[in-house]
Formats: sequence, structure tokens, C-alpha cells
Amino acid sequence: MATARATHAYKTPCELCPLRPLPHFRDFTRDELEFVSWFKKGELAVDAGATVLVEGAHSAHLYTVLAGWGFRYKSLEDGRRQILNYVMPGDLIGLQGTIVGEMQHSVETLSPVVLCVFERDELMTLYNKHPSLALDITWIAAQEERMLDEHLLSIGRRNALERAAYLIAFLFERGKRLDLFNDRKFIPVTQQHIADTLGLSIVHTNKTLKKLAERKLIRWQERGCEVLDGEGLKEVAGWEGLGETKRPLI
Amino acid sequence: MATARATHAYKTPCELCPLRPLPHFRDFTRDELEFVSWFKKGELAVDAGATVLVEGAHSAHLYTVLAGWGFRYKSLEDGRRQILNYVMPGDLIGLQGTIVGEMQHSVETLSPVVLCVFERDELMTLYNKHPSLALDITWIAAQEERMLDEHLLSIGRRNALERAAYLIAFLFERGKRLDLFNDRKFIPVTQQHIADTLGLSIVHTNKTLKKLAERKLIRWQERGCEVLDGEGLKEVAGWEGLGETKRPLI
DNA sequence: CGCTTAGTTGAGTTCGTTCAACGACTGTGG
DNA sequence: CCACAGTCGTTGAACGAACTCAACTAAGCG
Repeated sequence: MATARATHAYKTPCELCPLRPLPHFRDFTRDELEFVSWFKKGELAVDAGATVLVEGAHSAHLYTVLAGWGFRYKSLEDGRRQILNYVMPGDLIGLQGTIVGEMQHSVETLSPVVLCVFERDELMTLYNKHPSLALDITWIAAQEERMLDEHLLSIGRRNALERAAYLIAFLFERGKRLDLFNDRKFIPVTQQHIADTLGLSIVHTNKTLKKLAERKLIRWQERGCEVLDGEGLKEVAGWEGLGETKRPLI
Repeated sequence: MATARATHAYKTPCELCPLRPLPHFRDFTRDELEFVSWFKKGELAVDAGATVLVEGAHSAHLYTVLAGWGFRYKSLEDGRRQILNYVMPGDLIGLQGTIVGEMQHSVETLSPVVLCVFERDELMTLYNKHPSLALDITWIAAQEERMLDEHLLSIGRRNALERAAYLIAFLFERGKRLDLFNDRKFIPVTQQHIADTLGLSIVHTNKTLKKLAERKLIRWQERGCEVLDGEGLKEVAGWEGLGETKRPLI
């Protein structure tokens, strides 16, 4: 198992955050930016395949993903696992543990990840002093809810092929607007992850992905999925795509 | 189709809210209560089977359910429908439309429903003047997210019998702590609703419910489900139940 | 009285699962 | 350097869960 290395010593100042200039993020006022920079206590670098948060834990921290891929999941007693959603740069993780009580899901990384670290107890300060940021946090929570709604629709009502196409198109669109791809549109997941997200067995997932590959929509290689035709995937899934909204970045 | 009758004329003052005294809701300070009472602009009474909010709409309002049962759902182009979650007294509806932009799901009632009406544009006032209530709204959003996580796990990884047992146990527990049952523990849904929630066909849902009935866990009658053994259902599902947390009521 | 909605049941089919075996690749220890 | 185990992906065969189609009851309503 991989471990987490704390690098609290060094901290990218939020004013120089590499994510913030992306068109996908809304502009922050100088005041907001100053506060966020104070709110950020440090950075945490995590290896690929590491567990960041565990179900049941009372985390003292709250994180924003600065770089890398991960996923949230829950398991049944007997080990059956369901991936709930993927976490990518800009996503807040650990909010549940901070607000509702304890974490009801775990978070694991798919690639090396860098996290911005916040103190759980200082969240109230944010709510007291920066209502606009408070609304942003609610926005982020509402957005997550929206993604879960889509996933639920997908798992509940789409067949295997449509489901797989939707999932890959979804990850692809999210990655695109975060500028995560260079020329190779590569999503760092194993077929086991796909299976656990779609609620399918690994064998049938393999056969389904094969069909998408035959149609030249994707190509599977070295532990991951290369997207060849994002629009084609959306078409197979009957999925409209993500909206064009700008999002906040805490 | 049923219609909505506006009864803005009359409005239960929040200080006399019939829900608030329930042990499930956290106590509000006098200050908070006063604000919420100002925030509430009126009440809306809706018949059973009515559509409260439609996917795509830009609602000018935000609601809290004061009484009755309803559900949120999304559909695919070809009509396949997925019920995402159920709404019950205390639940906030229309938050997505208010914060993120437009509604991405619809809301329909299962019984006559009474809604507290708030103005979308006044939400910022709440965030500015009452940080504790702002946090409450985030709490509610995070809680909804948590329920969706559970549903996703259920649809993705439980079989038909477990799924049905989980769903009914879930609705039962939520209803119980809202004091929605008298002696008859009755949940006002049709088998079609159950099917659309579980992601199953109506025929198979019927056969599955039959099995639960054979085990004397439920009884089906006059458009609804009577719960005979909530604990038994939880056992079949392998579900721990909802926590014991107190929740806020906006 | 017919019309609609909700629920029931059986038969046959399809989609997805489980079991099982195998190849390619990676890292580890001798 | 090779042997070994471990992970990841692939494929075939048999099975089973859930689906579709279809027909039918019962209740509610105009």
C-alpha cells in the first residue's frame, strides 16, 4: 500500500494556483483569494493507490484536490464495492466528515495526488466572514449531488453498453475542462474500477469495453482507457454532456 | 393531472411549526427562528400526483416540505425513468435550481403536500446575515448527498430482494423519525414507483415484493406498502439504518 | 357501463453472472 | 539471472437473474 507524504513545509500560494487561471473556474475577488490563502494550511502529496479517507473516520481536515485522480466508494459487509464518483482537481473532499459527522465513504487515489489541506474547525470562520465562499461550498455540494443524480439514472436505467459509454464520456468531459489531457486522452482506471462504478461484474465489463473498442470509441492500454471519440461515446449513452457553468475553487 | 393551489394568504408562523418540536430537529435560537419566519413568504398546497418542479426550469422559488410525501426523478430521452430520492417533511427542494442554475430533475408528489415558499433571491441574505443557517443548508445538501451514496451502493451492488428491502426500510426509518405513521405504517407508493427507484422492471418488482410479503416483512394494499417488520427488512438488506443525528429545519 | 390504473401470474428470452483457465506483464527474492 | 507470485486483462461455457410479452383480475371513476 502507498503512503502519504506531508509536505506542509511547502505551499503553493493560492494567488499562484495553477488551476485558478483555467476558464472553468470563476474569478475570485482579491479579498476572497486572500482568505482562501489563509484558510489553506499546507499541501499533502499522496502516492497512487493510497487511501486518503476511510469510512467511519472523523477527519480533522478538509481537502481540495490540487492535482491527480481519485475516487470515492462504499462497500457492503461482504466486500461488494461501489464506486460513487471520481474526484479531480478542484473537488472538495471530506466535507461530509466535517459537516455531518463522520465519513460515510472512503477515498482512494488513482494517480499521485496533491491535496490542499484545510482545518475542519476553521470552516465556521469561512461561513462567518465570507458568505460568498460559503455559498460556493454549497454550490460544490449541490454540484456533487447533481453528478450523483446522473450516475443513479445511469446505473438504474441504462444497459451495460450505454452505462460504460456514459461513464467514460463523463470522465473525459470532466478531465477536458480541467485541462488534464495532453495529446493522449488517457483515463487512469483499471477495468475493475469501471466494473465497480457501473455495478457490473468484471468479466462483463471487459466484454462491454471490447464492444466500445470495436466501434473505435476507446482503446484500452496499460492500465487505463484512451478516449478516441468522446462525442461518439455520448451518442451511444444518449447523454447530453456536462453544462458549461463556471465553478468556484476553494 | 393535479394542480397546485397557492395559499399565500395563510401562513403557519415558524414559531408554531408543527415539525420543529420533533426530537429529530435541532433547536433554533430565537434569532434564527425570527429570520426563518421572515424568510418564509407563504405556503403552497399541492394535490397528490402533481408535478412541483420540472427538469430544465429556472424556479424563482425554493421550498421546504411541511407535510406530505414526494419524489425526485430524472428520465432518459426514451422515457425510462429513475427515481433519485424521496422528499419528506423538512426537506429542501429546488436548491439546485437556485444555486447551480436550472433544475436537472423533476419533483412529483405522492400525497397531498404543503410547502413553505422562499424567494430564490433572498438566499444571499440568509448567507450574509445568518452563517449558522448557511451552514445548515450545506448540511442538508451534504445529507442528501449521503442518501444518494447509499442508493447508489444499493442499486449498483445489491440484488433485487436486498434492494427492495433496503428501500422500504429506508423510507420507513425516515418516516418514523418524522412521526409520519400512526398505527398503520403505510408508505404511499405504487409498485411502479418502487420499480423506478430500484432500477427494475415492474413485473420483477412485483415478484420481489411478493417474496418480502411471504416473509411477513411487508403487506401490499390499496396503493401502498404497509411495513410489518422494519428490523427484518434491514436484516435482509444488510443495512445499518440511518444515524441518530439531529437535523436543522429551514 | 366502459375505461383506466394497479397489481398478478406464466412462458420464453436476453443480459449479465459465475466459474475456470490462460497470457502478458511487473516486481521480488534467491 | 531465473523462478515465483501478483495484478490485469481476455475468453469460453454454463447458469441464473431479471426482462419482455401477454393475458387476466380487481378496484375506482366518469
